[in-house]
Amino acid sequence: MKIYNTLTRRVEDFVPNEQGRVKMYTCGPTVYHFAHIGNIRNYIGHDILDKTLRYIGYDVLRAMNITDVGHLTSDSDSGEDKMEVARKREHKSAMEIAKFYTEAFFNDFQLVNCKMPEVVSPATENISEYIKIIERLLEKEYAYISGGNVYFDTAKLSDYYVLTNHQEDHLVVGAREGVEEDSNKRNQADFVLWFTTSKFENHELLWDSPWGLGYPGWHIECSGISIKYLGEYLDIHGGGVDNIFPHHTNEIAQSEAYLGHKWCNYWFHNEHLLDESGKMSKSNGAILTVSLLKEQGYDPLAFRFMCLNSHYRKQLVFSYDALQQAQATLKKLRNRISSISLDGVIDDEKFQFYQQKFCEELQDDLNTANAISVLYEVLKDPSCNGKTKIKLIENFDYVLSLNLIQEKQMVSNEEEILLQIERRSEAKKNRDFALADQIRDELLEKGIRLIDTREGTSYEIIS
RNA sequence: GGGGCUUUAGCCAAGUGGUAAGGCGUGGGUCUGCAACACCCUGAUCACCGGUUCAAAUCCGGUAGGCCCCUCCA
Repeated sequence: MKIYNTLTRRVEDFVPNEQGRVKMYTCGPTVYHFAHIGNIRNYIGHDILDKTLRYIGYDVLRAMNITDVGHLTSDSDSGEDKMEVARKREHKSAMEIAKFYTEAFFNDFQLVNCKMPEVVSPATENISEYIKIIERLLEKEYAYISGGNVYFDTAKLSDYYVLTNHQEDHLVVGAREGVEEDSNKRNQADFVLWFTTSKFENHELLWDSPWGLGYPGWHIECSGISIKYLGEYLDIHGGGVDNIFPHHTNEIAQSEAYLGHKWCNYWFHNEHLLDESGKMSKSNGAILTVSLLKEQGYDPLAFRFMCLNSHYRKQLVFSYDALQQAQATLKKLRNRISSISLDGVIDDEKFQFYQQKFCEELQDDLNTANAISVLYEVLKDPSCNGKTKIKLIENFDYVLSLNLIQEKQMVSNEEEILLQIERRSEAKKNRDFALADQIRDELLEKGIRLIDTREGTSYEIIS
């Protein structure tokens, strides 16, 4: 399998630490607000990676965090914790906020058929792990205490900017508006490992620590959770491209300083979903979620399909037009699949031929768009029988997860429908088209669409 | 100021040196009482300029546009 590695900026052969086994970590959601469809695109990318690895035979152990504390509006000491902001906004407790948005997140996550990672762990449940790591970093003098907080000392590393081409003196402090420099830091790039209450009031979530009552910095949670559940050697760590710096850069710094050896070999990053105005953002007013799309009458899997038709490392511009198109395509695809008759016996040779082709596309840095083309090739192949086609589609859908094979929807009043169809056929025979059309319209209102074919009339249920 | 990505038909999009996959849509047609469905047919020389090469969408240089990161972010 070939995969792009941000660490080397190249597409590389994937070789796990342990043969046949992959340990993978996904940076999970912040739960101070809803996850928008751009966030979800990232998880779809991870889902495809996870499933592809399994599909080609790896035993995958995957972990994901839930950021329910420590994510500040700014990484400097002056930033407010986002959970605290939400708490004030919604007049709820921090844990209520976290619970509400975590549930909302997983609801959307599953609406687009993302598989749950083996381990999902909230930041607040692993505090002792962070403390253990921070204590060790202090012992090893990779960390220092200043102004009541514990900071990581980036000057102790020979190569802090491993993930980027950044050069220290070219970085602009406050390139973004509203960024303040923290005067407690020794170096510009240093980051907080543990905050104490010294500069904060009213922070609801506080834990006892050797440095006083406080709470963890943002970056430490991912290192802590990953090392706790996946061990000292990680194969793949991923997230959105915006995490490359500083989040993942800092994770590498603290994890490797703590462990004393290389931590993770492959860094997997998804490009952003944009809208007409640019990058989607949680802090940017209206949040478009998968649930909202569903309420608007779209199939959440049409959104997944739209993402898979593109490449995870390419920016994708979201538009309702594109979504509609994806939905129409997916519907046609499903219709086509449902009309395949189950004739013949499984043709092993054909099966293996197409399965391998499909596999090759996925193994080429997750080329899902081409993998979908293989699906069309299967559908169009006149020398491939129905049973084999269905088996292949089932097989592909393990990774694609588009519910390509739709179960025949059952209706309670089937007899009634068949009776109406019979009545309409009679009317047509008598050239009473007004009555025939009336019956058709009545059924349509009930969500039943008639399909006239040469063999007779059948129906489909439209939602 | 620094770093990086990107530009292929109306739209989504594949393609990384040998004369442009696939899908949606459009238009035409078959079928049909009509409609829907289905099926068939239908389109681009790859932002622009220059270079390397027998050969470039694919490599190199430049120009223009879009986007992202540089301590909130997936």
